[in-house]
Amino acid sequence: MARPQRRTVRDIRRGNRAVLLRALYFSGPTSRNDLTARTGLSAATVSTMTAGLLSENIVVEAGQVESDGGRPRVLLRVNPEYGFAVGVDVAETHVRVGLFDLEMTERAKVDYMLRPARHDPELIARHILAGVEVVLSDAGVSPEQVLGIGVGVPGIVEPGADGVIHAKTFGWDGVPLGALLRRGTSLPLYVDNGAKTMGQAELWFGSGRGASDAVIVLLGVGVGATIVADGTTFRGVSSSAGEWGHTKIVANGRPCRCGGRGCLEAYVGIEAILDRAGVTSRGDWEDDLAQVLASKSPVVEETVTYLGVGLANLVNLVNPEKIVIGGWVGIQLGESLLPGIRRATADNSLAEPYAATSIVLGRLGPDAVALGAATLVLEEFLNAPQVARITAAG
Amino acid sequence: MARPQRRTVRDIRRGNRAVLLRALYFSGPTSRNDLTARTGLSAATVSTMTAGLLSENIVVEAGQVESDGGRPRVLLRVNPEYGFAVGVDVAETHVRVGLFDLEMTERAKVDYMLRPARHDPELIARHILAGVEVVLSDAGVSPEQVLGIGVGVPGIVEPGADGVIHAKTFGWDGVPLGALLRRGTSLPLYVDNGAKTMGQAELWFGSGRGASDAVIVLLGVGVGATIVADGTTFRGVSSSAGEWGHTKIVANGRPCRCGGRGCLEAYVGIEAILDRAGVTSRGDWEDDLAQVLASKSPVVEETVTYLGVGLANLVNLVNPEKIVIGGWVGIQLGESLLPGIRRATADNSLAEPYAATSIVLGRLGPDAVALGAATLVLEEFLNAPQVARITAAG
DNA sequence: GTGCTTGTTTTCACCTCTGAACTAAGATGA
DNA sequence: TCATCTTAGTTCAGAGGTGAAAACAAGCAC
Repeated sequence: MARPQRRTVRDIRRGNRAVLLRALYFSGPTSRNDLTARTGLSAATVSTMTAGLLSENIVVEAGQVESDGGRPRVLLRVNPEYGFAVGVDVAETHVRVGLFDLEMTERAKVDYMLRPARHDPELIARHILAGVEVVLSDAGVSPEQVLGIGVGVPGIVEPGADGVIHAKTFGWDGVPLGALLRRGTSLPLYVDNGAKTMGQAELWFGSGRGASDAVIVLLGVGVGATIVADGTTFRGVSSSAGEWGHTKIVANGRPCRCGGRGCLEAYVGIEAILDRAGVTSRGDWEDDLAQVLASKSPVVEETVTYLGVGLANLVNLVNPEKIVIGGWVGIQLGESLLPGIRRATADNSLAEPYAATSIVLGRLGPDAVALGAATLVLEEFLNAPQVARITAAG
Repeated sequence: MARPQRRTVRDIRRGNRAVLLRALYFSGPTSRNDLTARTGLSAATVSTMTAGLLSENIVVEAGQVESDGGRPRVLLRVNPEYGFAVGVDVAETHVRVGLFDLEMTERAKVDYMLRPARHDPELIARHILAGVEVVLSDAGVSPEQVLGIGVGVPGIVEPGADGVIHAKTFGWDGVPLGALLRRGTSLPLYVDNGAKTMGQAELWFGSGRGASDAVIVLLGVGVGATIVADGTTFRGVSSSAGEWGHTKIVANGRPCRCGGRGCLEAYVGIEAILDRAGVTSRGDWEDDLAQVLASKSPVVEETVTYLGVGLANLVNLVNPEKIVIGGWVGIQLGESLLPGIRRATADNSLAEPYAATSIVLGRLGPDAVALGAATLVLEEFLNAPQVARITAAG
């Protein structure tokens, strides 16, 4: 209700600059002329604004295109080397640090394995800080060129500067990872839930591209979702929105590791699938899952049904344009079972919203979490490039 | 992703005017001085802007307040008689038309009973149009003073000017109610789902007041929800978001009138409750429900549990600040069972999001749907008062 | 009446956008 | 070769908006 804040004449410029930069970023190399059409701004404004961006080296020229008998268009694009973003994926078994340029091309990366159940926050913070140094020196990038560090973690991240995390399965309850990292770097930090960073990645660069109302679900050890409403990730009041894995699909059903019963995760999480199929894992879950899928076990069919119910609830409640299934379990299931998943979803949702939704597989693979984390930095950059620069320098 | 549109210097004015008007509307009578603090605008801007609003008679003076030894403050408020809004509630058993002033005080109303299963769209359109004439003449208001007509209907309303409705339980599939009404009036029309208009009413004037992330659930014959994200009602891509009643809480459970199985509505909708309690209704559902509640039937306890599961799924997925329970069934259940409902919700949701949510009863009663429908008009007015005026005159 | 306090209006400098005129750069054809 | 046409991009004057500060208004205290 509150929301619309006052605007001063300066905000216009900032806003329009962001609009222009976004258009430039997502429309690849394009001409000023084209930008006037895309943004709705006048040619005059585009001209002065691009002149500014060019002089700041945020935007560079990228060749020409002849036009029908007239002056050729000069193509412009965002300078991919204007700055870099670090993306970090903190997962159950590893910490991965990647360095990306502004086009989100990975320039360097490094992995640190974690012993299971060895999730000391200090250790992880040290890994991250060390990782940042490693990727920077590997890629020959200096810290001043880095616009920020994005970190994707499991669990719920409190809003606020300290990046306080609650992750039951990780043994973390109130760990201020942001504050820990702050002690070792002065770069801007962005900490967010890993399912959300993955969602962001698929939304911007993967299968969700262009959708403004979408849900990106992550099926892995845990089960989560990113709900995108009107182009922005929906976070809720304490930033935990999208905890799809622990929504109930069978009142009073199977017990779940969260302590509840009948959670979706207790049916379609990897542990639940293997458990229901009677497989005692020898450590390689991917292999185990492949085996279950290859068998004609009725568990497969059931899993599809349960997943369909979970997706159908999203269809009814969120009415998205697109549902993207990601996470390694999701991809592995989807590769062979997508038609069945679609059918099960249709069977359990209302006709109108189902008809408006397309269900597709994610296409960014396992690095999506780190990429999405870096995208948090990119997002900030596109919104206010100059400000990001200043903060990074400070 | 697209979202931020270009801004011109004119948008600033419109936007700031809306900010000012909203502040004035929701802060009751207040002074210019106070408005500068509330809106963040400069005193100069507030002064010129209020001068304009005063001269247009949108805002009027409302007395003075002395200040500590200085010049007294002149209080301002929105002129409640600047214009009026019509709100219509189209329900299973009746069509209700109400006339509201800008303070949302009901000035006149009229009811038309509907024979069950007599839902001819033409008839309903005639009722609405006749109702508008009746309330206007009853209140002595001329059509030029009316800013618009809001209509709340069951089912899914397609986005678009024709107000096309799909309401299975109503026997409507693709009824262009907006277009039917357009033939009989030139006033601006706003058609929306009734659960959403009720939600809007509770959000603006009822128990949800002030919340920016909230869910307002409606329990009645049907079961629905309004999801409010960041102050605005979330609609999804085809405007059907919030179909909570047909989300599944028991995979493969009780059959539902929607054709599916295990829907929430098949457990906590009034028909389901009575059916599960073995009551064969003699027509007065409210009485029947009271009887079930008075009995010590285990159905009551079960209903609370199922409702708790449904609410918990919202808590996990949406992470709202507040959940408002409305609709006559919701109120009747909540009056005696709210603590149990809270407990059942807590049992089925994650601790962090549950802790951030308060669950309360709606307080606007059965007229909330019509009030909310009128609020659609108010919302438009607050966003762009002058434009609404012009349209209304056209 | 004079000073003090607080609320409201006016003045003025500064910003941003746009439309229109203007410049740039190539194609075309006599 | 050069005038003409076409399309791209730049410059400039003007409209409209904001905020800071000064001016004005209206009470109170002495």
